[in-house]
Amino acid sequence: MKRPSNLTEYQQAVYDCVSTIPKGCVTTYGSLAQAMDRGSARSAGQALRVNPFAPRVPCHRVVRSDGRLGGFSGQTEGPEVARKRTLLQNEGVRFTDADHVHPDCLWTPPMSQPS
DNA sequence: AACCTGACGGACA
DNA sequence: CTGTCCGCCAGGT
Repeated sequence: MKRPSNLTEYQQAVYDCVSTIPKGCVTTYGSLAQAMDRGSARSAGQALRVNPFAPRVPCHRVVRSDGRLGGFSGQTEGPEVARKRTLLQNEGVRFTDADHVHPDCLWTPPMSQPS
């Protein structure tokens, strides 16, 4: 199995940061970018969209700032997104309704230190 | 190098 | 509350 090694520095940074999200918590695309002090919500999403380490890197723990789920496995709607919701629920993430995560489950990754 | 495309976000009507 | 607009920035053509 050829594991993709043609990753950009940015993608590595994103996957690395996402890997630190605790189980049962979620963070947002924007918070991710802020913590890394790199890119933007959009570019972070772009990196996750093509995430080759699908379940290993918990990209399902990254949601929109408005509490809605965002995409999963390349899709922004449909069964894949439904699966994202299921995964989160299994980890203990609670929802206010069908597609809004409970604000209490939000978690902010630590900021990278300004040297 | 120019142009286009988003798993986004915040402002505003 | 919803929908629209525009800025954002990495990647692929």
